[in-house]
Amino acid sequence: MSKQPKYQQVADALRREIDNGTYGPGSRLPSEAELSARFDASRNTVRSGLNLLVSQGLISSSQGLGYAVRKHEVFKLNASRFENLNFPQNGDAYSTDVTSAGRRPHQTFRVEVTTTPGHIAEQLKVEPESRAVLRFCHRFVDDVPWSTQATYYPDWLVQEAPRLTEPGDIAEGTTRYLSSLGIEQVGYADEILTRMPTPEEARLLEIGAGVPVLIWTRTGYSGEQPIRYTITTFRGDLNRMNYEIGDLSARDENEAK
Amino acid sequence: MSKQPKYQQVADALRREIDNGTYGPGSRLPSEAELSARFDASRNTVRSGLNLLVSQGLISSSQGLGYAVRKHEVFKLNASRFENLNFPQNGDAYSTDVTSAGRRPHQTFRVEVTTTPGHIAEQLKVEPESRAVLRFCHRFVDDVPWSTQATYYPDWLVQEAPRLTEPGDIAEGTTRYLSSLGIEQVGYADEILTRMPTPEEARLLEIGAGVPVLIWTRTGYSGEQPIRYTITTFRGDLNRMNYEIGDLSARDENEAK
DNA sequence: TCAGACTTCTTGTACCAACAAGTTGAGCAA
DNA sequence: TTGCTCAACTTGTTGGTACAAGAAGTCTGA
Repeated sequence: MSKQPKYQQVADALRREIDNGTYGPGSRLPSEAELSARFDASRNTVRSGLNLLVSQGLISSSQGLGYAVRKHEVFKLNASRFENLNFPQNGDAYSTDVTSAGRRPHQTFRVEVTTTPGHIAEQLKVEPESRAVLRFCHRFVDDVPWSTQATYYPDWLVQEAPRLTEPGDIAEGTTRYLSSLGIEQVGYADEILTRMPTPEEARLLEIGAGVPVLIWTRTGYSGEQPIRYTITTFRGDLNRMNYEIGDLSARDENEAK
Repeated sequence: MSKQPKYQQVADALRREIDNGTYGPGSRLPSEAELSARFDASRNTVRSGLNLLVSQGLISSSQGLGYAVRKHEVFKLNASRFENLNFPQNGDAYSTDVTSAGRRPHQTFRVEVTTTPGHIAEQLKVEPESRAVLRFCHRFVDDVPWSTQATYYPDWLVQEAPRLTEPGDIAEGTTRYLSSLGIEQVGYADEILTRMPTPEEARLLEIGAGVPVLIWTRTGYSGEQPIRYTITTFRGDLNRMNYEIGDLSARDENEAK
């Protein structure tokens, strides 16, 4: 009959009950002691089962409070509208998106001149360890850490566009600033991947166990030349990325009605 | 000094050694007993530390063999070239991509007529629980499970395009088949998200602990009307998704040289 | 030589105990 | 009422033990 280990049975039973709504999002689970009695298992065995669900992102635990079913409140990001010449990308694309969703944006900003790590140099088609400007952004929504964004600009571009090294935001947006210097971003290549966070990422984004990160990189081109490389790291439990390609005008008109 | 719990110290130390190359990808870690001696900790404590790294996707364990550093062999998917009128999407887009990478593709295929779950009905703009055709695909690369793909077609479309219910591939591709009936896919909206796999997904994709899934959904439109909704679930450790937007012809010509 | 048993390594499961530490609410004192 | 202490809950950490089970090489007997 029960070939499965006991801690698996505990995890499966609890997952079923969460799925069917016995324990709704945000609600508390019975304590380890109660579950221990219910499943006739030791506290350690029950903990193994709970740990499984935690690492699967289904529940979370906090000392003194107990276990709770995780809530999923996702935020939709529009990646294809994010950055084009009509609506230049800058910090404000994020601010307006968040504000229009009725949330409160907050970000910290930092600029530094560094050497380019190998994999980034490759994207920017410059020598490894050569100079680059890094503009780094740590973003919050309603004081919850949301994402980090690091954009690298190659040194040759900084020579032409010195304001990139200015600390603080460039008011009109970097894309528009570069455009005013005759450097047009004509296209970009995006890459999206997912993995579990590094401890550093988990710290910055305050990610609990069992939550992956969504990593979005964008290489912007002006002609054949890469002019920027942006790495954005999102909390996987709070974000979805959207792309719209082709002619969706008929749909959008219909939506508006 | 050591405010951190001992199992954390174990995890941190091992992570450092993996990062700096002491243990390279695929190599075996010392056994629990050896680590127990090295860190002067009980086997349980060492196991806690190792478990942390497993659930973070850094290492994997197998009974009898020990712990090993996880290898990351990623496969790049091009989402923006995947499906357009010049290169209609069908099962072969996957096959050709895999073959051209020198790998061996394999897939199982299934067609069924079902009722539409609520969130899918919403995307297709049809009544919940109404009839729809589901074309389901389970894909492998070199016999390793790679992704699952489920595409839903609304009932009204199936009336016009009866071959959608045919079991087995449609040789010329569904997009081209629909096009031949005057139903052109003029645009699509993509959504990408990540989370930890459900037990069902973990089973189908043979995902170990600490590996998230990358979920890619695409709604295809013909005018204002959604004509298909595709959900593709990838193993997060093996896939990256690429989008190319705008004019990258200058870059591509440069690459070719 | 070869097949099978056996030993020895590994991790997996399950239990017990004890104390640390975070959270909450009851109850007491000013 | 207000503010504080403290008891009673919760999970977190660390130690121990025992046996199950998978993997791999050794040793033995045909």
